[in-house]
Amino acid sequence: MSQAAAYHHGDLAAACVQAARELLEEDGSAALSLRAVARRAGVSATAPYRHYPDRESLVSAVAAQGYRELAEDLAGAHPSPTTPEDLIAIAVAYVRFALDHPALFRAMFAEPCDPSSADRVSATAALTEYVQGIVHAVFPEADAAALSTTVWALVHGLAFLHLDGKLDSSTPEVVAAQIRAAVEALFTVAASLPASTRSA
Amino acid sequence: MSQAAAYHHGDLAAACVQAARELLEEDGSAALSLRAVARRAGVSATAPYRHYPDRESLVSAVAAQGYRELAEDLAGAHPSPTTPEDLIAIAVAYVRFALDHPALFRAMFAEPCDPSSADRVSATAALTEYVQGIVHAVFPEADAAALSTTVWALVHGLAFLHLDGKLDSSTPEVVAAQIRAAVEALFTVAASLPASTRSA
DNA sequence: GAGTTATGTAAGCGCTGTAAACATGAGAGG
DNA sequence: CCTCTCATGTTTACAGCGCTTACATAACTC
Repeated sequence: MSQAAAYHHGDLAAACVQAARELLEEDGSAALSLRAVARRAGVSATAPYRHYPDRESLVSAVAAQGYRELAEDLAGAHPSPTTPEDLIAIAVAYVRFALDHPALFRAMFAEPCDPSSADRVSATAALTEYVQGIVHAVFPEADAAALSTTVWALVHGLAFLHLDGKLDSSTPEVVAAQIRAAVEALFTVAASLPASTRSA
Repeated sequence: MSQAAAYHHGDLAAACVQAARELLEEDGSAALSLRAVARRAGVSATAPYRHYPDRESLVSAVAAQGYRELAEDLAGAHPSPTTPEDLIAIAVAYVRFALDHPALFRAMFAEPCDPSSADRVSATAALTEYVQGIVHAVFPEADAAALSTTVWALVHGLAFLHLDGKLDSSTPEVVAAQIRAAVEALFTVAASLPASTRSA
C-alpha cells in the first residue's frame, strides 16, 4: 500500500513486517523465523530475502515501525504538551505501549541498534528529539538533554520492570498512579534547579 | 568445584554455565547455542541436556548467576549503606555492571522470568529484597517498596539507555555524574515526603 | 563381582538461516 | 505486437540448530 507495490505479491516488504509483528505478539520473540513470516505472507521460504538481507534486518524493520508507532502513541496522549501534567500523560502512554505490545517493545530494545539499519537508527533519533522537545516545552529553563534523559530512563525502567512482572500491573489506574508519583518526584526537583544537572 | 563433581567431566553443569557466559559476551546472544556450549566444554553435543532440559533452562541458569553476581557487585560498592551517598554508589555499581557485562545483563532482562526456573525467580526476589532493604536503611521513614521500585526503575532505565548507546558512556566519570544527578533529584523529594507515594 | 543409577555418546528428525540457480511477469524500445 | 530486461518470487540444497531416542560407560551399593 505504501512503497513498491503490485508486482507479484503486491507489497511483500510491508507484508513481512506485518507478519513478523503478529508472530512476535502471538508466539514470542523465539518463534519469529523468516520461514514462518514467509508462510504467513503466503510466499516461498526465501522470498523475504529479496527485501531483507538477513533476519536481523527484518527485526530492525519491525523495531523501526515500533518506534514510529510509539511516537504516534505519545503524540496521541497529548499533541502539544506544555505542563508537567501533560508530560505525565505521555509517560503513562509510554509504559502503556510497552504493556500493550510487550514482544514488540522487547524487540525494540533487546539488542543494540547502532550497527543495524539506518532506518532503525533514524527512528530512535527522532524519538529522542521528540522527547527532548517535549521536556524543553514543559521546562524551558532546564537542561532539556539531561532532564529528558533522566525522565526517559525512569519511564523506560518502569516499563521494563512492569514487563518483567516486578511491579503491580493489575489495572491501568495502578500503573498510571505509579508513574505519576515517580515522574512528579523527579521533575519537581528538576524544575527548581537552575540548569545543567550533569557534566557532559 | 562446587556441587556434583568428579564423574566423567567433573562438573559439566557449572562448565556449561561458564561456557555460555563466555559465548554470550564474545559473540552475543544470538550465537549462544547448546552445541557451541558443548563444544567449548569439550563434551558431545547432547551432553548438556543431562543438566538442562532445554536451552531456556541454561539461559535461566546463566541469568541466575548474573543476578547473584550483580548482588555481590552492589554489596561490594558499599557493604552497609546508610546515607544517600552510599545509595548513589550502589546505583553507579548497578549501571557499571550492565556496561561491563552487556550480554549477560540483557540475558537477565531480555525475557520474562516468571515461568522460568525457580532458581532464577528466587535470585530476582533476593535482589528485590536487597534493594528494598537498602532503601529502608537510607530512608527509614519512606515507603521502602515504592521508593525502591522508583529508584530501581530509574537506574535500570539508565542502564538500558547506556546499553543502547543513547547516553554518553565515554568515561566512567560521566556515567557516574549522570546517575548521581538523576538519583539525587529523585530521592531529594522522596525523603521530604511523609510516606506512601503510591496507591497499591 | 552384580545391579542400579548417574552421566556422557551416537544417530536421527524437523526446523532454521542462507546461498545458489531458475522461473515469472511487468515495463521499455522497437 | 514482439522482445528484451530486470525486479520479484521459486526451487533446490546445505550446514547448523534444538531436541528425542537408544545406547554406552563409570561410579556407588551391596
